[in-house]
Amino acid sequence: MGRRSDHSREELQAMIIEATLTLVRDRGADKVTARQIATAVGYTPGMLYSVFINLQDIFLHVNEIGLRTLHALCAEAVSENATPEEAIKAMGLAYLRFAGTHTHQFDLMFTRSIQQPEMPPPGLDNQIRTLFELVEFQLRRLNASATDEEVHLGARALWSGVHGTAALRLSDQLYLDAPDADRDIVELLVTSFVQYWRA
Amino acid sequence: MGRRSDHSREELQAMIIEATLTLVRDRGADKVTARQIATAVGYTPGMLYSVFINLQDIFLHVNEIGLRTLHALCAEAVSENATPEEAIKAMGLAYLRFAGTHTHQFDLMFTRSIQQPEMPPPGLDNQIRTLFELVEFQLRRLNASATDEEVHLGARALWSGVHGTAALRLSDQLYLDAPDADRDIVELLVTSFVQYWRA
DNA sequence: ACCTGAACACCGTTCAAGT
DNA sequence: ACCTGAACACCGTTCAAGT
Repeated sequence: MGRRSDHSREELQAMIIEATLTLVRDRGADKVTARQIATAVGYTPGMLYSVFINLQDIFLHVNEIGLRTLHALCAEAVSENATPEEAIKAMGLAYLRFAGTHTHQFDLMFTRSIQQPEMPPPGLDNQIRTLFELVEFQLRRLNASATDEEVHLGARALWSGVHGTAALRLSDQLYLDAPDADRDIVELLVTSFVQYWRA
Repeated sequence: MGRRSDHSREELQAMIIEATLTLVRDRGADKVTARQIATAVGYTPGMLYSVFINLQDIFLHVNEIGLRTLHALCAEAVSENATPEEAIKAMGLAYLRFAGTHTHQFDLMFTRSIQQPEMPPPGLDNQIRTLFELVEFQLRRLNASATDEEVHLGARALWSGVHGTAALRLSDQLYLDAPDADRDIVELLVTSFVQYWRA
C-alpha cells in the first residue's frame, strides 16, 4: 500500500475526495484531519499536497459533488405530472431531507465557508445557480407574465425560506430542541408564497 | 500585567468574553486562538481554563451576548406606531443588517454550532426563543383568531426566510457574487407571507 | 517522477510548581 | 489561592532524501 505509481493522479484525486466525503459524513468536517484522509487512502499526509492545494481545497471538491447530489435529488423529487406547487414542495422536502440525512455534509457545504478560497474549483458556482434554476422554472410555469428579474428574486426568496429552515434546524440543535415541524414549515412557506405569486 | 488577584473571577470572565468578541469580529472565529485571547487580556493561556471549561465554552458565552444584541436590535427597529407588517419588515432588515455588519460574529452564532456543548450556558435557548416571540407578537396582531400552534409555525416559517436570506448570503460569498438584493428579498418574503396570513 | 519520513511552526489543554 | 510555564499530544504543511 502506498507504492508509487499505483494510482494515477486522477485516481488519487477521486480516492481522496471519496474518502474525505465518508469521513465528513461520519464525524463532521472539523474532526477530519489530513492524516486521517491519508490513512484512509493508504498514503502519507504529504501526498495530499501533490494532488490538492491544501485541506480546504479537498473540502471544496467534496462540496462540488455534494451540490451535484443535492441538485439531482431535488430534480428527481418532482414527479412527471406534478403541478408547479407540488414540484416546489417536493424539491423543498428533498432539500430538507438531504440536510437531515447528511447533516455534517450539509454543514460543510453551506456553513463552514466564510473564508473564500484562493482557487475555487470551476463549476462550483454554476452548481448553485442551476439549483436555483429548478425553482425559477416552476415559478415561470405559475406566472408566465413575470419578468426575469421577478422570477429571480422570487426563487431566491422562496429558497431562502427552505434553506433557512434547514439551516436553523442545524443551529437549533445547539439552542432549541424543537419538534420536527420542518416539513410543515416548508409546506407553509411554499403555500403562502405560491398563493402570492399567482396573483 | 497578569499578577494574581488583579481581577475577580467575574471580571476575568467579562474581560475574556469582551476580548474574544473583538477578535472574532476582526478575523473570524476559526482564526481566534486561546493564546490570542490570553494575550489580549494580559494573561497566560492556562488561566482561561480556570474561568471557562474550554475555548468552545468561551465562544458560547460570546454567542449569548450576541443573541442578546440581535434581539435588542430587532426590538428597537420597530417604531412606536408601526403596523405589524412594517414591524416585521423592520425586524427582518435589522436582522439582515446585523448579519452583514458583523459577518464573522453571525457566522459563529448560527453556523459553527453543530457539535452540541457539554454545558450550554443557561438562558441561551431562551434568548433564541424570545427572538421568535417578537415575530409571534406581530403575527397575533395581524390575525387574532390564529391558534398558538399556527402562530408558532408561522413565525418559524417567516423567520426561516429571513434567516435563510442572511445565511445564503454568507455561503454565497463562496459560490456566487450576487448583487445586494437581500433587502428586496426580505421585503418580498414578508409581503407575501403577511398577505397569506391575513386571509 | 512519485512518494516518504521527518521536521517546522503551530494548536488546545493540563498541571506541577512557584508566589 | 491564583496564575505561570512548561509540557503533552496533537495539528497542517513543507521538502530534502530515498527508490
